[in-house]
Amino acid sequence: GWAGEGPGSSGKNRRVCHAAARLEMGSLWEEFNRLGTEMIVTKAGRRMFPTFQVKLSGLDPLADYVLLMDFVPLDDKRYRYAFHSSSWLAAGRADPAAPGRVHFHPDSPAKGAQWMRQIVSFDKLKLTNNLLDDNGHIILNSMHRYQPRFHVVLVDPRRDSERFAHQNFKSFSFPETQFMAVTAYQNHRVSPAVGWGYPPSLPRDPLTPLPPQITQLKIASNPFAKGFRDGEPEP
Amino acid sequence: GWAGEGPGSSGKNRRVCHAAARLEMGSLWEEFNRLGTEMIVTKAGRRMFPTFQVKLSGLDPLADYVLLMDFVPLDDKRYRYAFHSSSWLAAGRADPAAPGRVHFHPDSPAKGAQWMRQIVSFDKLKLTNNLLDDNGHIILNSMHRYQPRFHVVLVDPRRDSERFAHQNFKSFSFPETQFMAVTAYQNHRVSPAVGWGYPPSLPRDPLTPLPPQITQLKIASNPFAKGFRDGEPEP
DNA sequence: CCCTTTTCACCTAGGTGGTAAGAT
DNA sequence: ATCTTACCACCTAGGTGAAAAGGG
Repeated sequence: GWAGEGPGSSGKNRRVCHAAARLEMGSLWEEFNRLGTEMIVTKAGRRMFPTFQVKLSGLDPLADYVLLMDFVPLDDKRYRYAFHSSSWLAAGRADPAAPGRVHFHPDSPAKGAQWMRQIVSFDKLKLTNNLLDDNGHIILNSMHRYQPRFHVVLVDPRRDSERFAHQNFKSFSFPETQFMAVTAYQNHRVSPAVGWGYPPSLPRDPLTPLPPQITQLKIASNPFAKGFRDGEPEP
Repeated sequence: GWAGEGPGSSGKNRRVCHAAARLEMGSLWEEFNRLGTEMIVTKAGRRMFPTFQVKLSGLDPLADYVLLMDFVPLDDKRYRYAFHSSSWLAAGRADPAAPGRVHFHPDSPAKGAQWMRQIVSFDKLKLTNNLLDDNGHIILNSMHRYQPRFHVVLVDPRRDSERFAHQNFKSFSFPETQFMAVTAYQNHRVSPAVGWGYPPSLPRDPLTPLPPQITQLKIASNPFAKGFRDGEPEP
């Protein structure tokens, strides 16, 4: 949607105050969000899926901008996945915050006209749980919830532009992109095999389709996971 | 080598006049050059191999530079490959010059420190023979000879910097990188099969190894051509 | 137990020269 | 004849989740 403007649009530089960002693939993000989006984090770094992509408007075509993302904890909790109830439970206070990093869009800096010409995609961004990562990836704590944030920063040619830094950027948060960082998918565990799982679950009506779980939705929508698809649906 | 400075290093901006470029993979380029380098051009665009790569020094670490390449005809001739003598022959005047294009290194602009940190590689550059190409590739005439050229351009923050444009760049030409543009390799035709080729060549001593031809050298040195290698030499 | 790491088969995406057909 | 094009098998490079192994 078009929502997501951060607080404090007042007192902004005129070259950023009209900036607007529309989240691409919004319906896919919402589909994931309904199930509770999970994003894999690995030591080497893992892409996000869906990819964070926006269509920009309202920039000064001739001004230079830097585009970047960061990730803010959604709360101060650590979570665990309750197997039997198929739900997330808070499990104490958050771990010490991971080193705060930002990801600059690799095309930065570029003119407003260039950014607005087509969809801006953050597909090079990778998430890691390695606190000592030196590949410049975004470091997150597994089993914690995060809100991706997107920033448009005007490159201010004036001397002493640091003084005006607070006026020169505009931030966007799309609630439907929030997610749980995990090292392995949790939410895919449905109707565990007989033999463990206590108390035993009631026999499930085999005619009631399971709601598509995170893993199934990733497999169905991420081209790189095509190897795990079953039949051959839509042409 | 370190050679290759273009003419007219005088009157240059002090931030470019000390710039130096060392060609990487020089021995490979020379090996190709001894055989007569050929570069494939296609409608869709083809990479160069070897890739044009340089190590830069002498830049102002804090100044911004744009790096780019272009290709200049080495002469005003069109060539054809003389089958029987395994040699190139001039075959009339050059075709009308192709639209002159330049290829900006995709990391441009960047600070001198960034450019000097590691080897600068132009591996995204593609050559095409399509005069109507709209992918931004370099357009060349097949069967014509070219000299790649490399330019370091200082981004001049001054107003009216166009006035100083001639002072703000420095160019490099490495003679060992010149090549013939072709749509299919010509120089790989050695000792044609019996039946045509006139006059008939003398029987070749089977113990005298053939000099490695362009195709064989490409296959041996380009990782993407590994599928055409014969034995499994060096570990 | 719960979570993380490693390895793997299976994909996407795209860069090779060979080959045969097509164009002039 | 000579040059160009389209297609192909075979690579490199790297993004998937599954499964098994590893660690507290």
